[in-house]
Amino acid sequence: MNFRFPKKEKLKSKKTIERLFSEGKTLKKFPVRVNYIPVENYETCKAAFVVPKRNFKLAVDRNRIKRQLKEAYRLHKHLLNNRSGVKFALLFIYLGGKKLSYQEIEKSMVNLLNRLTNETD
RNA sequence: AUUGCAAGUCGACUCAUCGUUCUAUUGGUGCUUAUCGCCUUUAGGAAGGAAAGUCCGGACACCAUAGGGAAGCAUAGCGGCUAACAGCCGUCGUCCGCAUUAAGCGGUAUAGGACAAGUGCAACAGAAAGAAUGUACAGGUAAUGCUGUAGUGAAAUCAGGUAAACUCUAUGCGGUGAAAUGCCACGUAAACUUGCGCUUGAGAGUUCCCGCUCGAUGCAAGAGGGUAGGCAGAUAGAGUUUGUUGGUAACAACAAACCCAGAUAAAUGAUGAGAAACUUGACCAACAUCAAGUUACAGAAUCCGGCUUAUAGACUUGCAAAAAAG
Repeated sequence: MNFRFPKKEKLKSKKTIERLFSEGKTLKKFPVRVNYIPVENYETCKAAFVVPKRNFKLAVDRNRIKRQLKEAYRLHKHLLNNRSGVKFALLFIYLGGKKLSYQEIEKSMVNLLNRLTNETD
């Protein structure tokens, strides 16, 4: 099982991210929402993580939540390997207004990844 | 040894598992070449005292080798430090506190030039703090606050106070800001519409005027598209530590040793266990033990020097205070 999360699995294209906001489908499981679109020419799924500045004023808090989201994704991304082999661009957005424990974030992440796999099969 | 105040120093440890980024490195691999890319082995580095606020000052880059004037901004005893400053050090004055016959001692206080030009402002008291008005007594006049005294007040047609009031004086300041700037790659388009202009000069040089320079495959606006990737800038520096010398000090000089983040939708972590400190509760004469909780402020973004603000806890030094013991 590959738990690594190198640079090429990070979503960086501004254009793709704008498309995710405008035309991406969404799944929600508090406190996390995911926007996703299938992308044909990707070798792997790519993911980005967002914590709104509106909810968390301090950079330290935003960094910590992003790290926790990243960690949850890294340890559970294998759930996404579906039969069709379609790859996705993913944008995880933290909706909560408070800091939550890692266990709660992990639970939401597993839930989301499972639902995403089922819906796209 | 307790509490309070002030100054300074530090400001998050250990292990396990799974990861991120940079540098070096082992082995492999990729149409061609490769100093390049990818996979991989090992080793090492990886946030702060404020990284914050973006308030000052610089370095650096570009714009006329940055010129004259206006406007604007900043500074304000004196001397020094510094690359520079609105910073720091020293000192004088003022203010506050303590003490004394007096000299003096201390301070986390102090934007501290000019009210000898003009304008403005001023509590209470007072008739009146000035284009106004006139109380009492005395003197004087043709007549009148015309004169003196009293009275109010810090100050009364004699002026004074106030410039973190306008202002004046002296000194300094060109503008922009790492999204600067240079190069490479990709891409379309020297495309379309409208307006202006082509030496009788549109427009640009980032407040305005003058001047100077550039300027025609030009400039401005619109609609619709493309790109938004890489390298340099950019991490060895006004660098850090230690020592010696000079100086009251800020600081400087010299010597030795050291290399200490370099990301870019943004790395430096996540999870678990433990240790430590503190608080509360249980038990207890007390220690110990057990349980629960807390462990701050906060995340580099071109780089330095300051300032300001936030900060749990630990340690050091100084001052003050009460009680107990000796």
